[in-house]
Amino acid sequence: MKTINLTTQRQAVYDVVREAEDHPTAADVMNRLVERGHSFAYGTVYNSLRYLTEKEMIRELKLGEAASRYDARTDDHQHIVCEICGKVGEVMTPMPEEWMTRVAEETGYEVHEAHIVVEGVCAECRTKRKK
Amino acid sequence: MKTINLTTQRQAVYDVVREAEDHPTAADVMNRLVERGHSFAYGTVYNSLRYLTEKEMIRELKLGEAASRYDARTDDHQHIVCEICGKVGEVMTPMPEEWMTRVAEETGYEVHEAHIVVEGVCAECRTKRKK
DNA sequence: AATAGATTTATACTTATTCTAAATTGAAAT
DNA sequence: ATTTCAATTTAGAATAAGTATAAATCTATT
Repeated sequence: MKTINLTTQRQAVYDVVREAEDHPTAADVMNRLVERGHSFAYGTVYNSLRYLTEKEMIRELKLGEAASRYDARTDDHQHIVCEICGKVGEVMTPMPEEWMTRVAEETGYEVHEAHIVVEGVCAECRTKRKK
Repeated sequence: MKTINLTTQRQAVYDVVREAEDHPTAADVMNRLVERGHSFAYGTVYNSLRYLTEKEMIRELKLGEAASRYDARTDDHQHIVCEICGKVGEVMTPMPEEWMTRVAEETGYEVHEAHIVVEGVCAECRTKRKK
């Protein structure tokens, strides 16, 4: 049930996401594949990203922009976006378990996970702003 | 600077959102306007929703679906989505200040706010599932 | 080598939203 | 009351992200 079939295309898409320093969108991934000499169909990139997400080799991030971003870190963490330059950072500080429990009590839902997007201003933009 | 110009259209859009029991999308708002006998241009509904959001009379919610939803509650709160039926509930339990502070320390960002979407299963769907 | 299932490709389509240019409205000045 | 000007609305075109489709290709197994 967890057999993974990594075709050339899927492997190449995975490599791009894994080696990215940022959180690329599907379009970013497409561009980087071209830079590396590949030329896959647009749909194949989307299919591969979906496949890799389903196999939990990467994560799909919805940070409130139009396009999803992808992240090769699959351990539990959240994200922070700079309101000025858009830079996305990782947030490793875990959500207190107690908050989740309280939310379950409050809402009557069985709580599975929380997706958090923090907004703020990154160090660089803060420095620039001071001038 | 905070003069608010509520045209007929904007007022009608505001009324729909304010009187909604759920969190309507732009398309939902459009439909409800028609039910009430209005027939505004599609673009006007989007413009009005944007205007009302800018004036902070409503909030735009990005819950990870394709379409934004709108909420007339502008006080600080979060949302929880049922993975099965999609029902959206309000989460009033506040995120501990301490978590925000820790995130600021960790990331070096100046933290403004956190958008949280909790995923889980609502009471109704849980009951149905048991059978 | 033949077959079948999975995958890729190219392209068409869908959905949500924004843009544009012309028409309309409404308030202020004559 | 009429002119004027900016803001707004309208209808429809345009865009962006992603999905669907059908034919072609690849890959593993007989």
